Amino acid sequence: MTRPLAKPSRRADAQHNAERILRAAVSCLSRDPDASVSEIAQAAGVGRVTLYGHFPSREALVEAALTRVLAEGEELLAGLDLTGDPRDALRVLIRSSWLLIAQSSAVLAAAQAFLPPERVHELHAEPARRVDQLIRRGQEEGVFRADLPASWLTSVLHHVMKGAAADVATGQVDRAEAPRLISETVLAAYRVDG
Amino acid sequence: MTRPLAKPSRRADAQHNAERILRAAVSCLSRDPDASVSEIAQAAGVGRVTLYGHFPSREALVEAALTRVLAEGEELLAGLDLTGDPRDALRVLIRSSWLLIAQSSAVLAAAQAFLPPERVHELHAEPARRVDQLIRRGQEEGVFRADLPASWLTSVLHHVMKGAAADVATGQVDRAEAPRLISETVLAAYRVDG
DNA sequence: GTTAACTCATACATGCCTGTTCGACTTAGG
DNA sequence: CCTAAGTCGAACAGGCATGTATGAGTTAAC
Repeated sequence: MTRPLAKPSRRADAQHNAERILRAAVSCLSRDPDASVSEIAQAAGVGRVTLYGHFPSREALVEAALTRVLAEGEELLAGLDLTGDPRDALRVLIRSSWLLIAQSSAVLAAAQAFLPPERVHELHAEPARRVDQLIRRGQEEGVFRADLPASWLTSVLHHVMKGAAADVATGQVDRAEAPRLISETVLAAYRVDG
Repeated sequence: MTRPLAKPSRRADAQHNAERILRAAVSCLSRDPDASVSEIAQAAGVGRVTLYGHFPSREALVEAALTRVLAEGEELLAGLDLTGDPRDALRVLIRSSWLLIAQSSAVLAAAQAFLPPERVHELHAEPARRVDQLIRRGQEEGVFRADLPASWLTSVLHHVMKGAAADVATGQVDRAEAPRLISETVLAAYRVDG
């Protein structure tokens, strides 16, 4: 908050490598929450020792990866206009960020193995709030069903997105079709009236 | 098929311990697919060496646990009357076996780490077929939407059940309410008409 | 061009998990 | 009651992952 750049004096290639490591960590951890440091280093095209030069431990790396992917998500969500019809807003949200949210959830699962719950909550509270508020607004405006708790509707959205990501990974679902499948499914599940 | 009892001459307590181990394996593996042999043995109230006396390796144990939970699922599904209105049949299916199916999926995930894909398919083909056929019949009869592929609808059902199981584990959802949440959500998602 | 920063391979200590062996103990079953 | 089947703890070997140290080679930056 106070200082945007932690270490202004660092060689360009070092900064660049740190970026590649974080990107590789997000990618590997979203496929396997137990991915080893060696795997991540290899995926980043970097030696294992170099990785430890940037992050003191595996836990620190996972937390940094989580912070990064959540920050990306927050930035993306903040740039969206979610003020119109909640159904349209949800479609926009899904189309633009389903993959990022699914990845975030996976990395978050990896971090939950060692991170204290309050730290986890503090990290993903901001982006989660945006989704949650959209769903609650939809309920208040009467376009999303209110006979099920908002927390469950949120949970369903997350699980369907994660499921779609898993199906894309196994080849059961085409990546380009995923947003449509998710939107059609979730919006139908959210619709009012029995 | 030919012989219901593999080893008719075994001491009663040994057979009993094998049962407890399998039960513990299903329980532990559905919480953590990477659960260690020590954890499972401890959960079964048995020494680790005793466990190895019943199952030659961790992989064999996981496969046995998977076979068992899938057999339970198959038996349960076979005892259900799924011939009426597909919507009612799906409600019955969810109410009676959502937890078992969620556990099966989790154990299956643990087994997929080392089991060849054809073996996996061969193991859970039977119970999966029952669910899949119910969904396809619903589509053919026009009560389930057909604008999304049946494989996706099946996938959604599984992911929502697994998600509910996860939410129950974290305390976000009351176990007794889970079947209702799942049914209401999935049936709404399956409904025809835009 | 010189230097400090950075990278990397190798190697090592440590710890956890798997799978096995051994010997002593307990108990089911005739 | 006797015996074989079963259980158990301790201890060992092998493998894989984490984290650290070293030293030589590369490269960014001034």
